[in-house]
Amino acid sequence: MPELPEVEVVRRGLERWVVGRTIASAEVLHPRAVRRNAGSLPDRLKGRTAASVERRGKYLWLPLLDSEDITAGLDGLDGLGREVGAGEVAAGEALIAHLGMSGQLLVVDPLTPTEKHLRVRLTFTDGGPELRFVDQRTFGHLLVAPLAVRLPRPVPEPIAHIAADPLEDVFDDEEFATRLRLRRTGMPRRTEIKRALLDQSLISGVGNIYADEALWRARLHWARPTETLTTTKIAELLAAVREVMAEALEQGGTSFDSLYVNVNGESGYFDRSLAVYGRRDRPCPRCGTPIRREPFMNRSSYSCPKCQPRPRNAHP
DNA sequence: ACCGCAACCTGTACGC
DNA sequence: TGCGTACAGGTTGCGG
Repeated sequence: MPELPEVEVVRRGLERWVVGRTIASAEVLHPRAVRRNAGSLPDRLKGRTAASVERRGKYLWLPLLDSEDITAGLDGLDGLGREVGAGEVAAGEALIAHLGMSGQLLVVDPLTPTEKHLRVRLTFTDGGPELRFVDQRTFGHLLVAPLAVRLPRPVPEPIAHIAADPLEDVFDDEEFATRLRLRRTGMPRRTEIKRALLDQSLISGVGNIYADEALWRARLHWARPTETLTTTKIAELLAAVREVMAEALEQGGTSFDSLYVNVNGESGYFDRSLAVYGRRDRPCPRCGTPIRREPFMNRSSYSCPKCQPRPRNAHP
Protein backbone atom coordinates (compact mmCIF):
# COMPACT_ATOMS: atom_id res chain seq x y z
CA MET A 1 0.00 0.00 0.00
CA PRO A 2 0.48 2.40 1.53
CA GLU A 3 3.21 4.85 0.78
CA LEU A 4 4.01 7.90 2.86
CA PRO A 5 0.79 9.89 2.21
CA GLU A 6 -1.47 6.93 2.97
CA VAL A 7 0.48 6.08 6.13
CA GLU A 8 0.31 9.71 7.25
CA VAL A 9 -3.46 9.63 6.83
CA VAL A 10 -3.52 6.62 9.16
CA ARG A 11 -1.16 8.36 11.61
CA ARG A 12 -3.50 11.32 11.91
CA GLY A 13 -6.45 9.04 12.55
CA LEU A 14 -4.58 7.20 15.30
CA GLU A 15 -3.49 10.48 16.82
CA ARG A 16 -7.10 11.52 17.13
CA TRP A 17 -8.59 8.22 18.30
CA VAL A 18 -5.90 6.30 20.20
CA VAL A 19 -3.48 8.69 21.94
CA GLY A 20 -3.96 8.85 25.70
CA ARG A 21 -5.90 5.59 25.86
CA THR A 22 -4.71 2.60 27.88
CA ILE A 23 -4.60 -0.85 26.29
CA ALA A 24 -6.67 -3.44 28.12
CA SER A 25 -5.83 -6.44 25.95
CA ALA A 26 -4.24 -7.56 22.71
CA GLU A 27 -5.58 -10.58 20.86
CA VAL A 28 -3.44 -12.11 18.12
CA LEU A 29 -5.45 -13.96 15.48
CA HIS A 30 -2.57 -14.72 13.12
CA PRO A 31 0.97 -15.35 14.39
CA ARG A 32 2.59 -14.02 11.23
CA ALA A 33 1.27 -10.53 12.01
CA VAL A 34 3.44 -10.41 15.17
CA ARG A 35 6.27 -12.64 13.92
CA ARG A 36 9.02 -10.42 15.27
CA ASN A 37 7.57 -10.57 18.81
CA ALA A 38 6.76 -14.31 18.79
CA GLY A 39 4.06 -14.52 21.45
CA SER A 40 5.12 -11.71 23.76
CA LEU A 41 3.16 -8.88 22.17
CA PRO A 42 -0.02 -9.08 24.32
CA ASP A 43 1.96 -9.07 27.58
CA ARG A 44 4.07 -6.16 26.41
CA LEU A 45 1.01 -4.06 25.51
CA LYS A 46 -1.39 -4.75 28.37
CA GLY A 47 -1.79 -1.80 30.74
CA ARG A 48 0.30 0.59 28.67
CA THR A 49 -0.81 3.91 27.25
CA ALA A 50 -0.14 5.40 23.82
CA ALA A 51 1.74 8.69 24.33
CA SER A 52 1.70 9.88 20.70
CA VAL A 53 1.82 8.54 17.14
CA GLU A 54 5.02 8.98 15.16
CA ARG A 55 5.88 8.19 11.55
CA ARG A 56 9.02 7.87 9.49
CA GLY A 57 8.53 6.90 5.85
CA LYS A 58 6.04 4.05 5.83
CA TYR A 59 6.55 3.06 9.49
CA LEU A 60 4.30 4.13 12.35
CA TRP A 61 5.02 3.85 16.06
CA LEU A 62 3.29 4.65 19.31
CA PRO A 63 5.62 5.39 22.26
CA LEU A 64 4.21 3.51 25.25
CA LEU A 65 3.80 4.88 28.77
CA ASP A 66 3.67 2.64 31.83
CA SER A 67 1.16 3.49 34.53
CA GLU A 68 4.03 4.63 36.85
CA ASP A 69 5.14 7.11 34.20
CA ILE A 70 1.68 8.62 34.12
CA THR A 71 1.23 8.93 37.89
CA ALA A 72 4.69 10.50 38.05
CA GLY A 73 3.64 12.99 35.41
CA LEU A 74 6.53 12.23 33.07
CA ASP A 75 6.33 12.71 29.32
CA GLY A 76 7.36 9.15 28.61
CA LEU A 77 10.15 9.96 26.18
CA ASP A 78 13.09 10.19 28.54
CA GLY A 79 11.29 9.37 31.77
CA LEU A 80 13.51 6.47 32.69
CA GLY A 81 16.69 8.35 31.90
CA ARG A 82 18.89 5.27 31.90
CA GLU A 83 22.18 5.42 30.13
CA VAL A 84 22.41 2.64 27.56
CA GLY A 85 25.45 3.51 25.52
CA ALA A 86 27.24 6.41 23.93
CA GLY A 87 24.72 8.86 22.55
CA GLU A 88 21.69 6.84 23.57
CA VAL A 89 19.26 6.98 26.44
CA ALA A 90 16.66 4.31 27.13
CA ALA A 91 13.21 5.63 26.41
CA GLY A 92 10.99 2.66 27.10
CA GLU A 93 9.29 0.92 24.22
CA ALA A 94 7.04 1.64 21.27
CA LEU A 95 4.38 -0.26 19.38
CA ILE A 96 5.60 -0.27 15.77
CA ALA A 97 3.33 -0.91 12.79
CA HIS A 98 4.14 -1.53 9.16
CA LEU A 99 1.19 -2.00 6.82
CA GLY A 100 3.07 -3.91 4.13
CA MET A 101 1.06 -4.16 0.91
CA SER A 102 -2.43 -4.58 2.33
CA GLY A 103 -2.44 -3.71 6.03
CA GLN A 104 -5.10 -1.53 7.62
CA LEU A 105 -5.41 -0.04 11.08
CA LEU A 106 -9.08 0.46 11.82
CA VAL A 107 -10.74 2.16 14.78
CA VAL A 108 -14.09 0.42 15.17
CA ASP A 109 -16.87 -0.15 17.67
CA PRO A 110 -16.25 -3.40 19.59
CA LEU A 111 -19.55 -4.78 18.29
CA THR A 112 -18.45 -4.48 14.66
CA PRO A 113 -18.36 -7.96 13.06
CA THR A 114 -14.89 -9.48 12.72
CA GLU A 115 -13.19 -8.66 9.43
CA LYS A 116 -12.19 -11.64 7.26
CA HIS A 117 -8.49 -10.77 7.52
CA LEU A 118 -8.40 -9.51 11.12
CA ARG A 119 -4.91 -10.28 12.49
CA VAL A 120 -4.66 -8.38 15.80
CA ARG A 121 -7.29 -6.75 18.00
CA LEU A 122 -6.47 -4.18 20.71
CA THR A 123 -9.06 -3.24 23.31
CA PHE A 124 -8.86 -0.27 25.66
CA THR A 125 -9.67 0.16 29.34
CA ASP A 126 -12.22 2.87 28.58
CA GLY A 127 -14.36 0.31 26.74
CA GLY A 128 -14.39 2.56 23.66
CA PRO A 129 -13.54 1.75 20.04
CA GLU A 130 -11.05 -1.05 19.37
CA LEU A 131 -7.95 -0.79 17.22
CA ARG A 132 -7.88 -3.59 14.65
CA PHE A 133 -5.00 -4.63 12.42
CA VAL A 134 -6.48 -6.14 9.28
CA ASP A 135 -4.13 -7.46 6.59
CA GLN A 136 -5.09 -9.62 3.63
CA ARG A 137 -1.59 -10.59 2.51
CA THR A 138 0.17 -10.53 5.92
CA PHE A 139 3.21 -8.69 4.61
CA GLY A 140 2.61 -6.11 7.33
CA HIS A 141 3.22 -6.61 11.03
CA LEU A 142 3.07 -5.16 14.54
CA LEU A 143 6.03 -5.18 16.91
CA VAL A 144 6.88 -3.88 20.37
CA ALA A 145 10.53 -2.82 20.58
CA PRO A 146 12.86 -0.48 22.45
CA LEU A 147 12.75 3.18 21.58
CA ALA A 148 16.21 4.69 21.68
CA VAL A 149 16.76 8.41 21.89
CA ARG A 150 19.03 9.23 18.98
CA LEU A 151 19.66 12.79 18.04
CA PRO A 152 18.18 14.51 16.22
CA ARG A 153 15.12 12.30 16.61
CA PRO A 154 14.16 9.26 18.75
CA VAL A 155 13.50 6.20 16.58
CA PRO A 156 12.67 2.57 17.45
CA GLU A 157 15.69 0.31 17.21
CA PRO A 158 14.28 -2.03 14.53
CA ILE A 159 13.91 0.86 12.11
CA ALA A 160 17.26 2.49 12.73
CA HIS A 161 18.26 1.54 9.17
CA ILE A 162 15.36 3.51 7.65
CA ALA A 163 16.41 6.90 6.30
CA ALA A 164 14.55 10.10 7.09
CA ASP A 165 11.65 10.81 4.77
CA PRO A 166 11.53 13.93 2.58
CA LEU A 167 8.79 15.56 4.66
CA GLU A 168 10.85 15.41 7.87
CA ASP A 169 12.76 18.47 9.05
CA VAL A 170 15.80 16.29 9.62
CA PHE A 171 15.95 15.13 6.00
CA ASP A 172 19.26 16.37 4.59
CA ASP A 173 18.95 17.27 0.88
CA GLU A 174 22.69 17.59 0.36
CA GLU A 175 23.47 14.29 2.00
CA PHE A 176 20.82 12.64 -0.21
CA ALA A 177 22.34 14.15 -3.34
CA THR A 178 25.77 12.92 -2.32
CA ARG A 179 24.63 9.42 -1.41
CA LEU A 180 22.75 9.09 -4.70
CA ARG A 181 26.06 9.28 -6.52
CA LEU A 182 28.51 7.89 -3.98
CA ARG A 183 28.57 4.87 -1.71
CA ARG A 184 29.55 5.24 1.93
CA THR A 185 33.00 4.05 0.93
CA GLY A 186 33.34 6.97 -1.47
CA MET A 187 33.15 4.73 -4.54
CA PRO A 188 30.61 5.70 -7.22
CA ARG A 189 27.15 4.17 -6.77
CA ARG A 190 26.05 2.06 -9.72
CA THR A 191 22.29 2.08 -9.82
CA GLU A 192 19.23 3.55 -11.51
CA ILE A 193 17.29 6.51 -10.15
CA LYS A 194 14.05 4.62 -9.46
CA ARG A 195 15.84 1.85 -7.58
CA ALA A 196 17.44 4.57 -5.48
CA LEU A 197 14.09 6.28 -4.80
CA LEU A 198 12.68 2.96 -3.61
CA ASP A 199 15.70 2.28 -1.37
CA GLN A 200 14.34 3.04 2.10
CA SER A 201 17.84 3.39 3.53
CA LEU A 202 18.49 6.36 1.20
CA ILE A 203 15.11 8.10 1.35
CA SER A 204 12.04 6.61 3.00
CA GLY A 205 8.34 6.79 2.24
CA VAL A 206 8.57 6.60 -1.57
CA GLY A 207 6.94 3.55 -3.19
CA ASN A 208 6.04 2.54 -6.72
CA ILE A 209 3.24 5.07 -7.25
CA TYR A 210 4.97 8.19 -6.01
CA ALA A 211 8.30 7.22 -7.56
CA ASP A 212 6.66 7.09 -11.00
CA GLU A 213 4.70 10.28 -10.40
CA ALA A 214 7.73 12.22 -9.15
CA LEU A 215 9.92 10.98 -12.02
CA TRP A 216 7.26 12.11 -14.50
CA ARG A 217 7.10 15.56 -12.88
CA ALA A 218 10.90 15.84 -13.01
CA ARG A 219 10.99 14.48 -16.60
CA LEU A 220 13.33 11.64 -15.68
CA HIS A 221 13.28 8.08 -17.01
CA TRP A 222 13.38 5.45 -14.26
CA ALA A 223 16.52 3.79 -15.64
CA ARG A 224 18.66 6.94 -15.54
CA PRO A 225 21.97 6.11 -13.81
CA THR A 226 22.19 8.16 -10.62
CA GLU A 227 25.83 9.03 -11.29
CA THR A 228 24.76 11.09 -14.34
CA LEU A 229 22.36 13.33 -12.42
CA THR A 230 23.31 16.95 -11.83
CA THR A 231 22.83 18.59 -8.45
CA THR A 232 20.14 20.77 -10.02
CA LYS A 233 18.24 17.77 -11.39
CA ILE A 234 18.36 16.03 -8.01
CA ALA A 235 16.93 19.15 -6.38
CA GLU A 236 14.13 19.19 -8.97
CA LEU A 237 13.38 15.54 -8.30
CA LEU A 238 13.24 16.06 -4.54
CA ALA A 239 10.91 19.01 -5.03
CA ALA A 240 8.69 16.82 -7.22
CA VAL A 241 8.62 14.06 -4.58
CA ARG A 242 7.57 16.54 -1.90
CA GLU A 243 5.02 18.20 -4.14
CA VAL A 244 3.26 15.02 -5.22
CA MET A 245 3.19 13.67 -1.67
CA ALA A 246 1.77 16.91 -0.28
CA GLU A 247 -0.94 16.96 -2.94
CA ALA A 248 -1.81 13.33 -2.30
CA LEU A 249 -2.03 13.97 1.42
CA GLU A 250 -4.48 16.83 0.86
CA GLN A 251 -6.74 14.37 -0.93
CA GLY A 252 -6.52 11.65 1.69
CA GLY A 253 -4.02 9.52 -0.25
CA THR A 254 -4.37 7.16 -3.22
CA SER A 255 -6.97 4.36 -3.21
CA PHE A 256 -7.79 2.22 -6.22
CA ASP A 257 -10.01 0.04 -4.06
CA SER A 258 -11.15 -0.48 -0.48
CA LEU A 259 -7.79 -1.98 0.51
CA TYR A 260 -6.32 1.46 1.16
CA VAL A 261 -8.34 3.31 3.72
CA ASN A 262 -8.03 5.54 6.76
CA VAL A 263 -8.81 4.38 10.32
CA ASN A 264 -12.51 4.91 9.61
CA GLY A 265 -12.43 2.77 6.47
CA GLU A 266 -12.67 5.70 4.04
CA SER A 267 -10.72 5.89 0.75
CA GLY A 268 -8.64 8.84 -0.45
CA TYR A 269 -9.10 10.15 -3.97
CA PHE A 270 -5.65 11.12 -5.26
CA ASP A 271 -5.96 8.30 -7.84
CA ARG A 272 -7.90 10.82 -9.94
CA SER A 273 -4.85 13.08 -10.01
CA LEU A 274 -2.28 10.49 -11.06
CA ALA A 275 -0.48 11.46 -14.27
CA VAL A 276 1.11 8.12 -15.24
CA TYR A 277 0.76 5.37 -12.63
CA GLY A 278 -1.62 2.65 -13.84
CA ARG A 279 -2.44 4.68 -16.96
CA ARG A 280 -0.93 2.63 -19.80
CA ASP A 281 -1.99 3.85 -23.26
CA ARG A 282 -3.76 6.89 -21.82
CA PRO A 283 -2.52 10.34 -22.84
CA CYS A 284 0.27 12.08 -20.97
CA PRO A 285 -1.33 15.10 -19.25
CA ARG A 286 1.55 17.26 -20.49
CA CYS A 287 2.01 16.25 -24.15
CA GLY A 288 -0.72 13.75 -25.03
CA THR A 289 1.66 10.89 -25.88
CA PRO A 290 0.29 7.49 -24.76
CA ILE A 291 1.79 6.40 -21.43
CA ARG A 292 3.95 3.28 -21.58
CA ARG A 293 4.23 0.47 -19.07
CA GLU A 294 7.54 -1.33 -18.67
CA PRO A 295 8.41 -4.30 -16.44
CA PHE A 296 10.52 -3.25 -13.49
CA MET A 297 11.64 -5.33 -10.49
CA ASN A 298 8.76 -7.80 -10.88
CA ARG A 299 6.41 -4.83 -11.00
CA SER A 300 5.71 -2.01 -13.42
CA SER A 301 7.00 1.40 -14.27
CA TYR A 302 4.78 3.90 -16.00
CA SER A 303 6.21 6.86 -17.89
CA CYS A 304 5.74 9.16 -20.86
CA PRO A 305 7.93 8.08 -23.82
CA LYS A 306 8.28 11.68 -24.98
CA CYS A 307 8.73 13.55 -21.66
CA GLN A 308 10.88 10.78 -20.16
CA PRO A 309 13.06 9.33 -22.94
CA ARG A 310 15.10 6.26 -22.05
CA PRO A 311 18.70 7.28 -21.41
CA ARG A 312 21.10 6.03 -24.08
CA ASN A 313 23.57 4.78 -21.52
CA ALA A 314 20.99 2.72 -19.65
CA HIS A 315 20.89 -1.07 -19.87
CA PRO A 316 18.30 -2.08 -22.48
C1' DA B 1 30.17 -3.47 0.85
C1' DC B 2 26.96 -3.43 -2.56
C1' DC B 3 23.39 -4.81 -5.76
C1' DG B 4 19.50 -7.39 -7.76
C1' DC B 5 16.30 -10.76 -7.20
C1' DA B 6 13.28 -14.45 -5.17
C1' DA B 7 10.39 -15.19 -1.44
C1' DC B 8 6.78 -14.09 1.65
C1' DC B 9 0.88 -14.06 1.12
C1' DT B 10 -4.11 -13.51 -0.71
C1' DG B 11 -7.15 -11.86 -4.02
C1' DT B 12 -8.72 -10.24 -8.59
C1' DA B 13 -8.75 -9.89 -13.61
C1' DC B 14 -8.28 -11.95 -17.77
C1' DG B 15 -7.46 -15.36 -21.70
C1' DC B 16 -8.54 -19.90 -23.22
C1' DT C 1 -17.65 -22.74 -15.32
C1' DG C 2 -12.99 -23.83 -14.51
C1' DC C 3 -8.18 -23.46 -14.85
C1' DG C 4 -3.80 -21.23 -15.52
C1' DT C 5 -1.27 -16.96 -15.61
C1' DA C 6 -0.18 -12.25 -14.52
C1' DC C 7 -0.31 -8.72 -11.42
C1' DA C 8 -1.05 -5.70 -6.95
C1' DG C 9 0.70 0.14 -3.20
C1' DG C 10 6.60 -3.59 0.44
C1' DT C 11 10.50 -5.55 2.86
C1' DT C 12 13.75 -9.02 3.86
C1' DG C 13 17.48 -12.05 3.27
C1' DC C 14 20.49 -14.40 0.42
C1' DG C 15 23.53 -15.32 -3.52
C1' DG C 16 26.67 -13.30 -6.70
